[in-house]
Amino acid sequence: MRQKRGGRAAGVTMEDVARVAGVSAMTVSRVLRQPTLVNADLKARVEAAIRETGYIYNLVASSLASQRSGIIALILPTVASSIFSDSVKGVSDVARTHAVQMIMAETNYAPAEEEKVIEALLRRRPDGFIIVGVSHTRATRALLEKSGVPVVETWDSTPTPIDSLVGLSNFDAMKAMTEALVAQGFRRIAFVGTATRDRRAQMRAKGYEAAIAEAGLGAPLILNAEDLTSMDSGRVIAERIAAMRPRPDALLCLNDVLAAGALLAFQRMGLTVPGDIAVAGFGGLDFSSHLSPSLTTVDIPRYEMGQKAAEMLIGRIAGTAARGGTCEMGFRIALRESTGGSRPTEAKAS
Amino acid sequence: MRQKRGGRAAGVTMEDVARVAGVSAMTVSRVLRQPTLVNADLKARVEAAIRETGYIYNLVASSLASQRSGIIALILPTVASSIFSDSVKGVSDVARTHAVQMIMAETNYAPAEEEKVIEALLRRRPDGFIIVGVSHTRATRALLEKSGVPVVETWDSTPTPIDSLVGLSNFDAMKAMTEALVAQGFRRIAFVGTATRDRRAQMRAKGYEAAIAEAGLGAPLILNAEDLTSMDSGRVIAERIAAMRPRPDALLCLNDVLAAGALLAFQRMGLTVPGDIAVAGFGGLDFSSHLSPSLTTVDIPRYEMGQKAAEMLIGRIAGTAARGGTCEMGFRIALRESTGGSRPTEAKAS
DNA sequence: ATGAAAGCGCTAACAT
DNA sequence: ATGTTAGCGCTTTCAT
Repeated sequence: MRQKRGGRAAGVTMEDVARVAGVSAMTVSRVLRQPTLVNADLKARVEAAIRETGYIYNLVASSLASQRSGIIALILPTVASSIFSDSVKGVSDVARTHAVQMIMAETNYAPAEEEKVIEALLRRRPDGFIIVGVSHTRATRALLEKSGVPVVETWDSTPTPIDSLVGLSNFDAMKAMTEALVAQGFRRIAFVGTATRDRRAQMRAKGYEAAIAEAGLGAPLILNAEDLTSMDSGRVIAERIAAMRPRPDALLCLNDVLAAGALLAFQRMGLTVPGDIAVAGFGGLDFSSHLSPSLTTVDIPRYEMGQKAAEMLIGRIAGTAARGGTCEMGFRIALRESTGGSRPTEAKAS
Repeated sequence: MRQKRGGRAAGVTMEDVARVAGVSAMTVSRVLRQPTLVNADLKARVEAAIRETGYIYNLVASSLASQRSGIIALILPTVASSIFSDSVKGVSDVARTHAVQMIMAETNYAPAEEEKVIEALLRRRPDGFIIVGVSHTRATRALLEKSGVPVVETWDSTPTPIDSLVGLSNFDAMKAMTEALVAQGFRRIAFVGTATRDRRAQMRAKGYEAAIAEAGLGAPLILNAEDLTSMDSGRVIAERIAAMRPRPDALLCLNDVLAAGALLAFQRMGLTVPGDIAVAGFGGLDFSSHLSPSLTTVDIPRYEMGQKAAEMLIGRIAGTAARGGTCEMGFRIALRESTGGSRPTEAKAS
């Protein structure tokens, strides 16, 4: 503790530790960062001095001097949803084993907001970005490219990622789900989408439309949910569906949250699932299998996508992975009770 | 862009912007931080130079020079659970309006891990901490006190917070819930707790025990869940409960996730809720009201706790709030269908 | 209202 | 194996 020009009391610095241990600051730094390079008893003396002084390493100074922050930035549509929490955990677990910290920001599914938060995070000089989605404003893309920071995009697919990609084909997955429903015998399959321009949502809607067209089932029937992440939105849709004549025989939802909201709402109205109407979701969230009837869904490897993205990013940061790396994740159609169970149909992976 | 000693290309700096604008770096800094202090046309020139060069402010350097990181640290038991996500959002929303960023870490409900993550985060020199829980190791408390960083603890209550507190009485809340069940006429009320030493969980268990004792209902009946945050854990408990003879007439759970898991499992086994057994939870999570039957729960102001904690912390950081500030949040017993609804009930029998 | 000098606490590069 | 020097890119303080 010393007095500064400004009169503020400062904390213990590396210099203080060095003085106590009778070495130079560089030796303290080495003990902390490359302990094998220093003599055992010097090391012990430094470690004792650290304990004695209560020194806490300053990563702000370290980041400035080394030009590496040890932070990776995670950009999500929303942080308050179970949809992404497993991916976050996947990233977080990998980050921890590499001693890097994670900083998150949410875009509320809006590219313009994404641009803002990425710009804000860039000020912290993160060593890399993991971004959910591949659809960005021109400015966002330019910003990231100019910054030279490694980027891994995920939860969607594209032939032209900014840098690297952990991909998921929302189109293929929702098309496969729709085809599975057709194979189960459903003929009037309605889809719950969104009016927002969220690319993952749009690709899923297109996958549904493609399957409907290929099956020759007539015009697709799409309803838009207000809020993609609330069960209440699912309930609202269910009420609209229930009032339709003729009523659809199956309701396919953009995600499991909406599907669960719809399923429970149907039951509350006295409709049986799947007897009166079948329900299917997307995401494979934990609670889906606990519902009664259990929810048919597209199971996607959320945790693994987070892990994989973090591993790729850390490889890019370390320079061991090349730019342009791509890895496509599969999905699995989990047919459960809400669509009449899992008579042996194909379980597709890609 | 310039060449450094090491030969690495560096980004645009404030100095570069200053040169382009024909001013000193200090003026650029002022334009960015206290724009009213600088002459309008100088300001315009600087802003043009910023745009022209694509300058991105460096918060790492700023943090080091100003001794303020603009980061607040959030310590949670777990990040991958809906239980805390609304509180996170509350903190995040307030943080954003004050242009501070948030960095999170999880403790997995373990004080020893909490100590580790707090030490790790302290290295980033956050301007303040928000910590879920009031139970910490001696070392954690000493560390935080020595660091002098403002701390707001939340989601639990104590007369001796480290610094400031946004309190919630888990004891009172669970006692009130138990009393409500007794008032509804339930007599064999089982409780799902945990074997871990998580203080909030323990206080809830104690609240239950106190109410059971006061009602003269005999010995409390406590089962421990493996995992506090999975519905599957609730299912396992439900199976054990269903096999008991005589069977409890109500099951009160530590949180809504366990309660939902149990409720759905009972239904799957063919038991009716609340006819065969009533179920109640804790937390007031969004999906509770959507279940069928809707789940009786203790509704707590999760988002508001996050908001309030962030506001207090920012006040402490700015120096406008004094140390030792405390604010106690309330709770609300939400009687719903899973315990027979909210008909006005008679006073409890003894 | 603007600028110059002197750090903030660390690490890269070089020297021994 | 350890130390010295010169920054990293800002902000604080003081001077003008």
